[in-house]
Amino acid sequence: MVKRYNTEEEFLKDYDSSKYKKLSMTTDILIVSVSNEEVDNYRKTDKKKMSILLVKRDNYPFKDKWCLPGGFIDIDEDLDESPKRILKKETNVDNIYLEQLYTFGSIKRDPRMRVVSTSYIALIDKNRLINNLSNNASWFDITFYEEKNNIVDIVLDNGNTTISFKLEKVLREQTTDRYSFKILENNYLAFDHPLVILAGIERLKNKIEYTDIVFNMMPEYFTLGELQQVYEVILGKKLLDPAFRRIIANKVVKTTKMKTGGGHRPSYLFKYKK
Amino acid sequence: MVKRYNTEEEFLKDYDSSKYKKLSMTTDILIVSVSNEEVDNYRKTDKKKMSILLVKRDNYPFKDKWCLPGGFIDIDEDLDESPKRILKKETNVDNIYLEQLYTFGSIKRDPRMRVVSTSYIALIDKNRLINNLSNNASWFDITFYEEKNNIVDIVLDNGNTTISFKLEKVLREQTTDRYSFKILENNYLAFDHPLVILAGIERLKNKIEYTDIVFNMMPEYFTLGELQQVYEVILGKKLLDPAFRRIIANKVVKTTKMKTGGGHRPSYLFKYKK
DNA sequence: CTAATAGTGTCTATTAGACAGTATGTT
DNA sequence: AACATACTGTCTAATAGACACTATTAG
Repeated sequence: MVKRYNTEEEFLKDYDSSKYKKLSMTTDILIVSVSNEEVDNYRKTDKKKMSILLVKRDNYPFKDKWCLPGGFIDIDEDLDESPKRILKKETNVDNIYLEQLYTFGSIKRDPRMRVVSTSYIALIDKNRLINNLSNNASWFDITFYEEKNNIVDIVLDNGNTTISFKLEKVLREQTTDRYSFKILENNYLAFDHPLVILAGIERLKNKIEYTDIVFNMMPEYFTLGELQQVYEVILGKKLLDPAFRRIIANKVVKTTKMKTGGGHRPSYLFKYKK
Repeated sequence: MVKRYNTEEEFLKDYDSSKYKKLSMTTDILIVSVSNEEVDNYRKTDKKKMSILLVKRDNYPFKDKWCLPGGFIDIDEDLDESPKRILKKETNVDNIYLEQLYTFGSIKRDPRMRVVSTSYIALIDKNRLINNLSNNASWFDITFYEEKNNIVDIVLDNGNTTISFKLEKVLREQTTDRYSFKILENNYLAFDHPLVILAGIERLKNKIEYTDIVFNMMPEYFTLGELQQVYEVILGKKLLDPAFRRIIANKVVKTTKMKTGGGHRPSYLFKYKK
C-alpha cells in the first residue's frame, strides 16, 4: 500500500532514496589542441596537427592503457563542475572552453560496475600550459583517415607510442546525417573512449564552420596562414586562400605586428575580433 | 596502503564499488509532433502547430504539476534503452525517432536526492498513436516568442490548461552561438524541464535545415504546403514558396495521388524519398 | 465569379569556387 | 636569383531571395 502525503515537505522527509539501485558517474574530457611539427627546410612553415591529451592509467582496470582524462563525479558536485575540476588538475589552467558532448551509458562499458559517463570537449591553445602537465599525461597528434565503406581509421602518436583504432560509421534509419559508431579495432585505448574521440572530432568539424570556437585553440596573435592551417587540419581538406580570407575577414582584426624570419614574405598578425 | 594486483581479473574480484557514493539517473523525453488547428473558413487550410507531450504528476515531488515523460533508468538497462521503454509505455508505439539531447546534472535539480538526467528528443507523427495515450498524458501546443534582450517566452496549451514560462538566453564567452539558458519564470512545469524543452527546440530548429528529421513527424503522404507549414512552425518564420520547393525537391517524390476538397486547387501528395 | 491555395518562370543579389597574378623576406 | 609563402583581383558557377504570374477547385 502506498502511503499518502499532504505536502511535499512531508513526502520528502519520509523519502527513502535507497529503494532504487544507484550507479556511479564519471566525466571524460577530450582536450583538443594544435601542435606544430617542424619541417627540415628553413623556408617552409611548420606543419600543424590536431592533438589530444591522453593519460596513461597506472591502475586497474585497463592498467597501462591510455585513456582520456576523467574521473568520478562527486555526489555534491554539479555535473558541469566535474570536468572543470579535472581540467584544472590535469593542466593546471583555468578558463578553458568546455562543452558537453554526449553521455555514454551502455551496461558493460566499465568492467568494475555500472558507470555512466558524460563526455566533454575542451579546446585550448597548448602553449598556455607548456610544462604544467601532470605526470602521466601526454599530447598525441591525431590523424584520421575516412576510408570508403564508412570506416574511420584514427592514429594517435606522441613521439614514443602509436595507438590506432578503427570505427565504423553506421547510418541510422530515418535521417540523413546521423551516425552511430561501432568500434572495430582498439587495442590500446581504455573504455569506450574511441567513441568519445570520434564524437568530439565530428562536433568540432561541424562547429568550426558556424561558430568561433577555433579561436580557443589559437594564441592571441596569429597569421591568417596559421589560422587557415588549423581549419584545414580539422576539416581534413585544403581550402582556397581567397575564399578562406573572405569568410574569416569579419572575425579577425589586422594588427600592425608582423611575423618575420620565415624565409619568405612576412605576414601580418591578426587578433580575434569578438 | 594500496593493495597491488597482478591481473585485471584479480583486481575486479576484489573491487568494492561501494566506496564511492552513488547516485540515481533518469531519462526525460521531449516528444514532439505537429497538430492541426481547424479554421472556421471552408477555404482555408488547417493551421499547423508544434506540440509536445506532457504528463501530469500524481505523486510528489511536484505533485499535480506537468512534466516531460521520463523515469529512472534500471541498473541493468543501457542508457539509450530507457527512453525507448518509456516511449513504449507512454505512447504504445515502437520505432520512434529518438536522439540524445543533453545531460542535466546540477546538484539540486531534484528535491528528493541527487539525480542526473539525460534528456532525449523524440519526433513522431501524432496520428500514428491517436487514442493510445496513457491516462495522464496530454498534447500541448507550443508557441515560443523570442523577445528582444534574449528573453524567450514559451506558452503551452492543451485546450484546458495553459502553461507558460520564460527563459533567458545567456551568451557564453569565447564563442558566437552557444547559449546557456536561465529559467526566469516557471510555475507549472516540474524540475528543470523548461531547459529540456528549449534545448530540444533549438536542436530541432538547427537540424531541420541540414537533415531529413522532419519526415519523422510527417504522415506517409503529404502535400508540399503541409510540409512547408511544418518547417515554418519549427523555424518560426514564413518561407517563400519557390525557394522552399527548390530545396526539398530532391528529398521528396511526387505521387499520382491528390488531396482534394479544400475549396481551392487540389495538390499532389508527396512521399519522402530516402 | 471568388477566395484561397498550388505551382512555376524568371530576374537579381549574394555567396562560393577557381585561377592567375603580384609582393616580399631569407638564404 | 630562387624559393616559399602572403595577399589580392577577377571571372564564373551555384545558390538564395523576391516577385509576378498562371492554374484549379468548392461554394
